[in-house]
Amino acid sequence: MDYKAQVTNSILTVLNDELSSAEVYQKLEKPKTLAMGDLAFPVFSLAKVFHKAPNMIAEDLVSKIDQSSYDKVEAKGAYINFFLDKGQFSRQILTDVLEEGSAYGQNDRGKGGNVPIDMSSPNIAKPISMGHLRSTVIGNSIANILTKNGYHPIKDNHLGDWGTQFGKLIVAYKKWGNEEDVKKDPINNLVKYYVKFHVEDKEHPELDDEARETFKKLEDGNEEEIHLWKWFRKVSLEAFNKIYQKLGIDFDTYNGEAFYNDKMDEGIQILKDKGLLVESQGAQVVKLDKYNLNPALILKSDGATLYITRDIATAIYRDRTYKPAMNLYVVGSEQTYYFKQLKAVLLEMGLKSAEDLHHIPFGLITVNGKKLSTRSGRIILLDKVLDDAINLAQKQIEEKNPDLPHKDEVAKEVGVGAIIFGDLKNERMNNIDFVLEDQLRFEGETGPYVQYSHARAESILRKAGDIDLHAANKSLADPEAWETITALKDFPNVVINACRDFEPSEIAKYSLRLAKSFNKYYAHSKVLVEDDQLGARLSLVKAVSIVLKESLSLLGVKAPDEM
RNA sequence: GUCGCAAUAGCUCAGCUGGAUAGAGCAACGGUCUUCUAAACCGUAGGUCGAGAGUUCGAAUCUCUCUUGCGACACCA
Repeated sequence: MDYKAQVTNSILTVLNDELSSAEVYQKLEKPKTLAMGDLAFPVFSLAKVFHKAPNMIAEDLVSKIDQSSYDKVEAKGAYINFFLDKGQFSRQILTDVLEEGSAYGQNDRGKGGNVPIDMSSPNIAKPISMGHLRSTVIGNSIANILTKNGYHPIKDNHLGDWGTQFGKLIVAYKKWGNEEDVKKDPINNLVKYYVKFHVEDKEHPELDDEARETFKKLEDGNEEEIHLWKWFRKVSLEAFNKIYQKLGIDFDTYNGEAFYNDKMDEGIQILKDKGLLVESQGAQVVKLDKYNLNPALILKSDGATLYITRDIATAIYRDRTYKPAMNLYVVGSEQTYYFKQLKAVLLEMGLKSAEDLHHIPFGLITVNGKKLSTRSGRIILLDKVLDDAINLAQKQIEEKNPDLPHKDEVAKEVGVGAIIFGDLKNERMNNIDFVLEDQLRFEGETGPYVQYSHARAESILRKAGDIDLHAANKSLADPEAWETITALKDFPNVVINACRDFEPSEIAKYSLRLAKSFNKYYAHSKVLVEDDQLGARLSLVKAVSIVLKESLSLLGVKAPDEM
């Protein structure tokens, strides 16, 4: 039932066509606090027509409005405030949530369309840092949100598994590395070799030539180089997967840059055929004046390919394989200009799905205001941060709930949940200056706070035992519960908006709002009391549990039943 | 230099398409566990919304200028 439409009608019946139905509907707003009602109509726009003071108009209209289907309608200043019928409203919402369960808020807007998401994309032989966390958890959450909106996301981990750096790495390994060390601790040792290469390289520039030759051998399919490359890739992926497992995130494909290495000719050919590729300073570029962009460099002057050459191949492949409804790239905001260029080139090529290509940028993670970089050693290892969080959660459990079953599992869910939630709760574009203590907070507006609220709800339901909520009267006129009821109602809209904006933070903020209102509710009202409202209250608790769990799930955060 | 993003309480941030006294969380101070897990709840204190101008009945929100910070500006990804 659309309550906004109901209120619109109530207003229209006391007007004489001064405003259209659409105008009234559009002007309705949600008051700042529930004390001012559930929906409000500002009458400013009628002041000129009626030649009266707004507050007079409001009072006048209220006296004419049929109030029988509301708890109350009142004039307050220039506003008409509508208070919905709590009993009827709550019965409706609670019934919906309990009937639909975790499917509550699901919609069909995506019509099953495929949406490849370019995300995570760590580089082989380098550690996963906090920087990758953002792309990974934002991409994962957007995938969940897309599913909730009827799309079919394809999580594509576009690994950085090709390029001249592998020439360097292979040279470095041959000179200073050994099999045993790599087997013991792949990433750390491979990075060590790589860093050493860059140190030595300053004194012995001939190393660069050697690396170039080695990469050439790799490209030509030379057996030894291919073998090493495959091995590095394999051990790196194994290490990555341990972290992804900890995060509870998986992917549909791992088609990295190497996968597209032999698929670049087609894109280049199309550009040539369309006469888009022109020479500039020895290199091949596509001019983008039409888009008010600088030319995009497609081939280096020595004919070598670039990042964009591979991305064009990738786009063609995805276009053909998935017939995508949208193409998403969850990549840092520092590449915004690059993605404008990529999109423009693809549009020029006539690639259909380029129209719905969206770069989903996010802010930088810095330490003391400085950018992270593997080479300089300014890096925050994600694995370490996750372990710190899990250990802290473990400690808290020993302190607060030592008899808890499945302690290790819960500690993992809470610790990891805190990190993921912490990343997702703010707008994507905000930069984050990394401070470990900030990440390891479990109180206030955090993941654990929402998890705790859910666990408390579950705890009440456990204590209630077997009660048939299906048959229960769900009409709950209790004003203490009202904030929670209205929050429950908002969920389907939040799901739609978060999808429209590609903003997981909207879900995170919503979950906090719902959790907060519920915490307040059960702190002030005892649920388990034998009276005629027991079934309604338990229905509320159950509904909150369902929606909190589903909200967290959309963020990629687990919701333990006890903690 | 050009383009993009940002600037709101001591700190970290909300504030939807302009609307009613600018909101949270941390930190500070005080209160609440014999009663559904105190990872919680309640209260106190804290703000010329970077500056200036404009549009409007009405601006933190829209437009312009300026200041400051961050980022991007072809042979890296």
